[in-house]
Amino acid sequence: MKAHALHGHLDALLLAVLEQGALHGYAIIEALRARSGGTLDLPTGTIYPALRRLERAGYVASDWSTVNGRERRTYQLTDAGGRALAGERAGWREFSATVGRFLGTDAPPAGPA
Amino acid sequence: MKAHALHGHLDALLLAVLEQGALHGYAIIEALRARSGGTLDLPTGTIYPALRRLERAGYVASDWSTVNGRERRTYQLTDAGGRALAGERAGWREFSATVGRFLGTDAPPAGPA
DNA sequence: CCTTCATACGTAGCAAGCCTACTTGTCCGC
DNA sequence: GCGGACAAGTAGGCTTGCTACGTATGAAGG
Repeated sequence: MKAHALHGHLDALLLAVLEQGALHGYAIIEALRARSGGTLDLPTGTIYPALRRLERAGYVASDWSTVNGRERRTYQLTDAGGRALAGERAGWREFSATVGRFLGTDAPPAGPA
Repeated sequence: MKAHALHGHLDALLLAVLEQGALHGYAIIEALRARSGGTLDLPTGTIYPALRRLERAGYVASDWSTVNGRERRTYQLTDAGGRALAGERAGWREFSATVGRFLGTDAPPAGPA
């Protein structure tokens, strides 16, 4: 997938992943890769700064912990983050509907459960 | 709509508009606005450079003409542009399916005729 | 013991892309 | 004459994601 396509949607993706439960950065990367079927394989240099950005914005909160001698920074969605995610979702729907109107075939037949 | 969201998809949009017939820049802006229901109201500073970019890439070709004393640069899709559009469409489908999997509600019920 | 790999975090600098603001010029109505 | 719609364009800035690099631990293999 063209990498640049993500522009402006990464934050929404991260919030959506964290919506299902708190995760640390490395696990977020793996979750994105797994849930996208390998399509989204994002480098740490993309994820970590994005998470700091989200934290500065107050959309996620982080806690440090040590697991097996390894430092982990676990992020969880805040209330503001939940609201932001709702907005991002609405924005995505409008965006995808709009672009889909031009590019056609917006709706793939397979509606995943 | 958040403008930044367009990042990386503007080219596809422009090619899609031109697929239906040659238009000049100003008319392209109006076509985008009309077909998107007002959602896509892009400034000239966005459209004109993008069209030059597409022309440099060989995806569109332009012809000057004068209508009512006003200079018009009319753009039309080239063969390469048509192929590029097909690729963009496929890319868009993958992208929207992927992001939609995270943001949910990828497929709006209304399939326009 | 030492190397390598997976886990885990992070920064610095770069490139791309779109927007804001501004400029030029014609035609039409007042 | 002046303002507004039409029509094209450039310059500079800002955001964003990527590449490349750096640091550290634990487990496995030679």
